[in-house]
Amino acid sequence: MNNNLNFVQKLRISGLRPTKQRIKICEILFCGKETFHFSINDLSKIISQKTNEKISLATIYNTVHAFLAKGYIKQIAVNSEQNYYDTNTTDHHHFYDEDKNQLIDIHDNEVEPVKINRKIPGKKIKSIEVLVKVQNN
Amino acid sequence: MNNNLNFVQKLRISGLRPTKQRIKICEILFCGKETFHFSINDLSKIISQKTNEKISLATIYNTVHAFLAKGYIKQIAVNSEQNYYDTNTTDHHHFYDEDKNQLIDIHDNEVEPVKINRKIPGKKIKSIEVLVKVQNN
DNA sequence: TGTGTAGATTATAACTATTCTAAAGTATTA
DNA sequence: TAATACTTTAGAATAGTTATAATCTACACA
Repeated sequence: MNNNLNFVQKLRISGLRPTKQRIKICEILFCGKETFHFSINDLSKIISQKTNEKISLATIYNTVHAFLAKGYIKQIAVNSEQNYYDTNTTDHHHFYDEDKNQLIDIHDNEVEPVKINRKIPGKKIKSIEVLVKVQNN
Repeated sequence: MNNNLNFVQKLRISGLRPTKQRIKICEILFCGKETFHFSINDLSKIISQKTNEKISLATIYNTVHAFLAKGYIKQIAVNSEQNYYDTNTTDHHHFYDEDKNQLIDIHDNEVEPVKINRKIPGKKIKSIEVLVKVQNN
């Protein structure tokens, strides 16, 4: 309830009009206690489960792209057919379970910071992503 | 010249019939001194530049998948629209230049080995991939 | 409180990368 | 050389994503 107001403000502050659809997607992505990973397909399914009114696929894509551009969510490189997104925007890395097609967070205390002893002239580092692929024993 | 014989053997040993198309793709991928990164699209262009006879797209896909399965090449997760492949199959990491859409190898002496202090029950680590995204200053 | 307008949503068409299909071709084995 | 299993190929099919153009809505301003 209170959250809705927060989302309205949050959206407005970042220059996005607080539409019904965007607020609903905010609720789904940011109301839970835990952060999580999702594909467009996942999000689409969750929306149709939790909502009576439908949100069109185009709007889901638009909204996810807008939220990505505004830094509400992060994209994760897994190189499968589907793109994955993460509601946890802090720096962290991932396990990728190739059998379950599932991402698992690696917490800061579970990995040493990655140090790169090289610079590319004229370039700055935007992100360092570690993906640990695991499979059944 | 001599290389062709090697490729015939190499293919045969791994259970792939040494067809004209596969040998040609071997030459393109493995004859140069340096390893390199490519997308299907890149490879397709190189083939049409260096070859008189055309190789169909389906065969290029089939061959790349076969070579991937046999471990001749590696896949790189970059999460762009296109998949990238690497003729360097040793463990190593990458810079990804977001302005040029280009991968650059990170050599072993340029990065500390990544240590993961956590195990996933019933799972073994298949690979650890580090992708350092860089952009213009 | 209306009204104009820029921004948003929508259904659907279009696009692109990839996979499938089934027919024709080729390497291999006996 | 003949039989057969594997390959290649063009083109159709598929799936994820983006573009389009019409309709709708939030919001600034009168």
